[in-house]
Amino acid sequence: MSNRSHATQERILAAAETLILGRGFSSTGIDEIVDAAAITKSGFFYHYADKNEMARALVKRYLEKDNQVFTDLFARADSLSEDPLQQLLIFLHLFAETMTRMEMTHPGCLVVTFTYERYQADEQVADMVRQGVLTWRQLIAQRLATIAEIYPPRLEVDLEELADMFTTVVEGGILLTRVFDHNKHLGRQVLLYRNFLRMIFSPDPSR
Amino acid sequence: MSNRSHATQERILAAAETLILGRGFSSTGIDEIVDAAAITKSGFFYHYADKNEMARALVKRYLEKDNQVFTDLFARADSLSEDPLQQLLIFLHLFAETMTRMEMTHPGCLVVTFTYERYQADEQVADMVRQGVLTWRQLIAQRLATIAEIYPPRLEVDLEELADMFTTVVEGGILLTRVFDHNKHLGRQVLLYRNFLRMIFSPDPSR
DNA sequence: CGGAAAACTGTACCCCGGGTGCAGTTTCAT
DNA sequence: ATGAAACTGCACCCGGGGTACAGTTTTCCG
Repeated sequence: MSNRSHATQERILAAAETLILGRGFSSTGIDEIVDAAAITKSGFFYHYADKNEMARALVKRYLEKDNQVFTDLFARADSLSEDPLQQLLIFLHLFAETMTRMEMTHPGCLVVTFTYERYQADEQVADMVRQGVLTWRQLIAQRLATIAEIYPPRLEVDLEELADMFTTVVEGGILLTRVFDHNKHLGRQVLLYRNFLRMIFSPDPSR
Repeated sequence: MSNRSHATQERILAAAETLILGRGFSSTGIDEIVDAAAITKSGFFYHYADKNEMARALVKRYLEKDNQVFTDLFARADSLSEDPLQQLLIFLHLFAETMTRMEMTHPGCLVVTFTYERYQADEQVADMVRQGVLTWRQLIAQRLATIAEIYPPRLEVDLEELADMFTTVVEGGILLTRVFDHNKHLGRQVLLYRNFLRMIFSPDPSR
């Protein structure tokens, strides 16, 4: 386990992530990245064959981090209630909180960036992004299916579409946050989505 | 009204739009654009001082076209019913149809592209995009306000957030369409949003 | 401690895309 | 027909991605 090497790669990826989230992938130069990471251009190409290979490592790292966040929040939510519907509602609450906080310190989303900028350029990155989105979607879809068995939906609604809407709301919310200066959008949109779920599944619409 | 010039500019913008929607702004070369538009590089710089000036013209054109589509659909919806709620529901139906069709022939959305790629690079483009999004949002927000006066919402829901969600669903839906190959997402998400509106406002949830 | 491998640095260079400069040519309107 | 507007052609500069490779430092291990 070469530790010096790992630390350097981590510095490169961390620097690249910040810059790319801010300026986009194509607009971010390797020179900027190596400056921010305090290494040399040669050092960069010692670790990665080209910019795209770094992009792949970056997206991989990002999705792993993101997955960890998801898993942790679900675990916390599950520990707070036995009821599947409540668990999902709590999760969405925690998720809205977390995303709002993250948007303040670390605005943007690599998935959205690469989706929109790199889709055709590097098929490997595209595949990883696709897989990442599918994973998020599936986590919600499974929960929705479990819930629907216990609480029959009050509206003929396609659960698959409802799961898709989670992704839609998150990615769209990030876009809105970016277009306007305030960071409240993402969290609020998630909570609005949560209200819809409550309205659809809850047997008692008053609470 | 120099007509030859106008036709050339239109050819440039049309070519640029297709290429940029496909590959992103930074990744699209001026050389590609002038090839696709069948002019020379000199010709390009005769019309536009630089790539950013063309981007501004492009976004302007795009927003005008988009606005026209919105206006037309609202007019058609308004002609089919007297009731504000019905008008909005019909509009969303037409909108979902139109967007699905447009995603097939002309996939992507310049607003999303520029939002994610150019936000900091050219402040003018950023402003135009922001204004464009605000316009869409406001059209829906006005309708929602009118509807809420007649049909008190069945859920304490913030109408502003509900208007934001329209943008969220549209932009997020375009992202989903892009991540996965099929083009049904955008239209379906809009229809799902429409169902939520019907559930919130309609006095009779059965129909 | 010594030495070889791994992890870098430095420098010089190539290519390509954005962009400039400007002289020459076509097209159009009066 | 003529002058302005709408282009073309060509030669060139600069900055960023990327290569090549020799030299230097750090680490690890016997």
